[in-house]
Formats: sequence, structure tokens, C-alpha cells
Amino acid sequence: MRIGEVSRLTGFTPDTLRWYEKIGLISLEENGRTTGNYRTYSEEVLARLFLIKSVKNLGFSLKEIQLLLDLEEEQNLTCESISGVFNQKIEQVKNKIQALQELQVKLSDLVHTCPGNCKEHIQKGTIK
Amino acid sequence: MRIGEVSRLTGFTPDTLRWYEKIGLISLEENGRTTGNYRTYSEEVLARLFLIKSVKNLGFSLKEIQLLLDLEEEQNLTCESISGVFNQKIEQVKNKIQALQELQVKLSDLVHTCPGNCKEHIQKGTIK
DNA sequence: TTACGCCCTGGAGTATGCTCTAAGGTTTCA
DNA sequence: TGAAACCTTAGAGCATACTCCAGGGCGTAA
Repeated sequence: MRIGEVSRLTGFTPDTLRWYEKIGLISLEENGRTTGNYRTYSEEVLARLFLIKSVKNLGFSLKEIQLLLDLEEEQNLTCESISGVFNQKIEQVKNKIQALQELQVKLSDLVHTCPGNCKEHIQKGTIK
Repeated sequence: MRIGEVSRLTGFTPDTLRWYEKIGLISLEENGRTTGNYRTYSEEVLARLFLIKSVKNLGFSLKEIQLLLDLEEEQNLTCESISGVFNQKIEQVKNKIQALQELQVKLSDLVHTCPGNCKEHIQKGTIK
């Protein structure tokens, strides 16, 4: 399978596929090129790309995805290891939500007390 | 007031202060240099830096801060204009919170149904 | 054979907001 | 006078995740 078809199947652009290869997220096998030097993708690599895609949609960075792929490489992709990684991400997400909620409250307060208050606070930088 | 003192007062590093000047977020007056070519900061600029700092803490990008500063420049920093800008930001924050909450649910579901489910879903990229 | 689509490479550019470096000039204090 | 602290500039580098480009080669169908 050449890069164009993989692109259509996965939704990643050819540029992105080449990029992922460059940073080591995927790697083509020894025989991963045609005589004309075109990349060929095996079913395994395709599966890995679908993995990357779905985990990416869960908000994981490429670095975090790499860790998950390393686990798989080492045959350590167990329930426990997966749960560990995911729970960590859940914590991160929770923290981010909380920070944003606090921010929302602060912003709303500012807007609601705006007349005779907001502008001065902004100009003097006295928003806490 | 020279850059070092402004740095101590505002918490911005000298590099950051020079950066803000370069991108036009602040600008020193005509007489904003000593004979030795050192920057001097007026009280107005200092106040503007405190403004920048507090608005930055509310999650505004430098570009958004620039818009706010432009309003001030044009004497249009009224309750209405401030509320407009802030309400827009509140919307953004709300949307981000919602997206993260949905993500959290998805992640939690995955972890809770993990045994006999999670690994396969991950490997096959069948997480919805 | 030729046209067209697909693919290759290395390298630059994008956005955001700094941060660091090199190589020098200025101020201040003892 | 000399050291230490402070300041100057232009330009490169960082992190993230691509995206685009130029200048070429490959594959296939008419």
C-alpha cells in the first residue's frame, strides 16, 4: 500500500505520515520501499496508524502516544498499564477543567460587577 | 526606571519586556532612552504592563490583549466594550470546558470497561 | 511518447510566547 | 582604576504538530 492510499484510509496527509515516520512514531520495515523508492505500508503499520488516530482523538500528544506504543512494543500493553496511562490523562483533564472553571467564575464576576469597577481594575491591573 | 527594576516590579523578565516592545504591545516614548541607550520606563508604561499581566492571567492571548489595549488607545475602553470582549472569552472557556468534560467521560468509560475491551479497542483504533 | 498523477528529498515556514547566546557598551561602587 | 552588575543588539533556538515548497523521479494509460 502506498502513501496515498494510506492517507485516504487514515485521514492523515502524506506529509503527516512522512512526519510520523521521521519522528519515529511509525517505522517502515526493511522492505518498506518499492524499487522506485516509494514507501509501502504493511497492515501492521496501518493498524498502528489507526491506533495513533484514535488515541490522538482522546487528547494525547504524540509524545504520550509514543509511550503507549512503546508499551505495546515491549508487550506491556496490559489492562493495568493502559489504565495507568489513561488515569493519568484523566487527572490532567480534570485539572484543566477545574482551572478553566475558576477562570470562568472570575471572568463572569468581572463582567457582572463591571459598571464602575471593571475598567479601573483592568487599567490598574488589580484583578486578582 | 530601567528594565531591571520594571522586571522586578512586574515579574516579566527583561527579555519578555523587550519582546513585548518588539511586537508593539508596549512602546517607549520618544525620550525612552538614557544617554547610554538604556530603556527607561514611564509610570504609564508600567501601568500598562500591570494591565497586560492581569489580563494575561485571565487567559487572554497577547493578540487579544492587543485588541484591549487598542480600545484603550482609542478611548473606547467602556463597560460595553470590555463586557463584549470578556463575554466572548467566557464563551470560549465554556466551550473548552465542555469539550474536556466530554473527553473525560470518554476516557473514564474506557478505563471502566477496560478488561477484555480496552486493549483491543486501542489496538484496532475502534475507540469512538 | 507524452501527459498526468503520484511520489521522493531536504529544508523552510506557521503559530505562540518567549528564552538564550554572543559580543559588546554603561553604571556604580570601592 | 577596576570589578561587578547591568544593559544593548541581532539572531538563533525551543516546543508542538504539522504544512508547504522546489526541484526532481516514477508509474500508467492513451
